[in-house]
Amino acid sequence: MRSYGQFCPVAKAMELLDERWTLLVVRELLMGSRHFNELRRGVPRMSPALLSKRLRTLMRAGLVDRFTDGNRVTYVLTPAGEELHPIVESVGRWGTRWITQLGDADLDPHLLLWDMHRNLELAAFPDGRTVLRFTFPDVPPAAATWWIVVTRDEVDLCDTDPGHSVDVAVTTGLRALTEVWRGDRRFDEVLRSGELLVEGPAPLRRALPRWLKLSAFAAVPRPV
Amino acid sequence: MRSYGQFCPVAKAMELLDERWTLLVVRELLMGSRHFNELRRGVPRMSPALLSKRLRTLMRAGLVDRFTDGNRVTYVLTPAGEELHPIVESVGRWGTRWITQLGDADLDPHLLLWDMHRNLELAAFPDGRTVLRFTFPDVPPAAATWWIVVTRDEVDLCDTDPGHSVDVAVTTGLRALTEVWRGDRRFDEVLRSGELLVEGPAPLRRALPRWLKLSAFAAVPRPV
DNA sequence: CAGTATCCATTTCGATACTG
DNA sequence: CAGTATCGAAATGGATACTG
Repeated sequence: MRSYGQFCPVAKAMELLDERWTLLVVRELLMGSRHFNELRRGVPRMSPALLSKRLRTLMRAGLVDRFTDGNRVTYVLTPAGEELHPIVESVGRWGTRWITQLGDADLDPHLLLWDMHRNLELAAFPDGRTVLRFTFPDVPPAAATWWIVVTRDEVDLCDTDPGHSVDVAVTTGLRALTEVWRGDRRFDEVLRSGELLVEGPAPLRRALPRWLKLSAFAAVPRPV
Repeated sequence: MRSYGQFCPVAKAMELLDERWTLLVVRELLMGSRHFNELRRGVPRMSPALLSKRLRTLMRAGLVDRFTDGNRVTYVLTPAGEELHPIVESVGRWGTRWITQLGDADLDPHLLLWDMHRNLELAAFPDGRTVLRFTFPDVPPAAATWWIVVTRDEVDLCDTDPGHSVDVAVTTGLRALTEVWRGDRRFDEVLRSGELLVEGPAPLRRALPRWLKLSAFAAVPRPV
């Protein structure tokens, strides 16, 4: 946290916030992650040592509190941390509008499914258990197939077959589904183009787009 | 500009924006600076090589355009760059509320006067020329005295005696005036406490607080 | 689960001087 | 005015393995 040597509040704030990964950790905390390994899933490319370091920096700066209950550790944003919401929001809106080029390295099936599985329209699911399977033919086999198991009171994301029968199977390019999630393309467009294939009983197939909510930034209007 | 390997728009935006100095350069551009050495005055601790590099990064990213007219070079924000305004705004508001500790290294008379001289309430000045002198007894002599010369159509900041007779002389601790500028303390408070001394004819002395506008963030409400 | 420890390649950037 | 050139010190952080 090198200083800029400026009294300007923008400079003082950025001394803290422009450190690599910091705002992404804050984003995860704002999204509701509260435990170390939960945060790690939101920033999978960050080493645990670095995450630990950033959390301590955030604590020193008074943005995060740390509570222990037995050996369970919980991180919570303070009011100062919660007030970063408008910043994360405006950064995300800006990024949505102006940084539209995604490299192949930006695509990540785990992260995509992690995001999607915690943004399902639960009320739209039928009673009982619903199993969705996602297959990405263009991804190395180890990360190519994912299951989301939805029951009344929980949603599980699995990278190994949970053993239940699959209700709806989605086969799609990783980029296509990522772009749908981001709101760059419409679900029915990639469906019609054949880039995304849905299998299963017709009523469930038709329900799928109502189950899947999009990123919080998907609705941001794009530049004309 | 290392990638985060995430498709999240916050991550994609921060790949660009979390590079050291970048948002301060943008802040200067948003404030209206358009030329290289003008920008340098707003980020005095940044080396010219690094400023040049950041400007090129911003150009590549499509946030800044560069025009040459003869050998006069002008940098202008594109629409994408202009739309960083809400980000700079929210970062500044947050910094104003939550990063209130200023180290001595954050104080800078040149930067303070540079900011103040371009935020004067020009309409409140008398006709003709008005000369303000600021003296900081706690600053090394080379940077301890500054003059602001206000005429109908321009405002000059000088670090050497411009030779005109001084209308209002201000003597103050650097920290006190900085905190007034930031809105952390009130002008009349530091005046009454004797931390700031004003000399000159009574009408001009009384007019001084109306001439000096405060930082754009001074009015941000502080946490209760 | 919640982190530490270690290690080094790579990057970054600050300082200073210089140029067309 | 608008930058380049150079250089070395510092730090950053990625990878990997390990621990209570």
